[in-house]
Amino acid sequence: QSSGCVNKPVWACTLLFPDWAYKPAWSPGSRQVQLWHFLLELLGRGEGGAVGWGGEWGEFVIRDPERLARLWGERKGKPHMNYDKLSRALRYYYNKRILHKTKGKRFTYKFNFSKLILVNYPGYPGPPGHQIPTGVHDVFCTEMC
DNA sequence: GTCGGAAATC
DNA sequence: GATTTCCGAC
Repeated sequence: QSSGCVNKPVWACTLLFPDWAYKPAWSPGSRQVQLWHFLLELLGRGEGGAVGWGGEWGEFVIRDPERLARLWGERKGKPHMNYDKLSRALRYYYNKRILHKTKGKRFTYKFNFSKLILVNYPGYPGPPGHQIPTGVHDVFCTEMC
């Protein structure tokens, strides 16, 4: 899954997402892919192109807005997708508490990972202010999912 | 660029 | 319900 730690913030290196975050497109659950699933998929893959992790916990930067929109449009079968419309979808996440805007930073948003508990490598301190239970070796979500 | 209402779409 | 589409306001 998440392979190299090159060009990634330290916290992103030990981060693994749940299966649904990686599900290619239309998983057996037959649910439509959600935009934030798609974003996690790209970010987790470290395909450093359209999007990449930012410096802060959960923060990500859209490096190539129109390319990201194109990819998203392909996934959803919306040929006329663009950043203007994609960003509107992102804005709807504000009230849903899935995302937050990093004000002042262009094309920069932030996941509400405060609700997402993750553990991977034993001993890893994890996100600021989190206690990692010993023995746990997987990722699971609480409220955000 | 970013915001958020409104209507349409699946 | 989660966007997609369109758009006026800042």
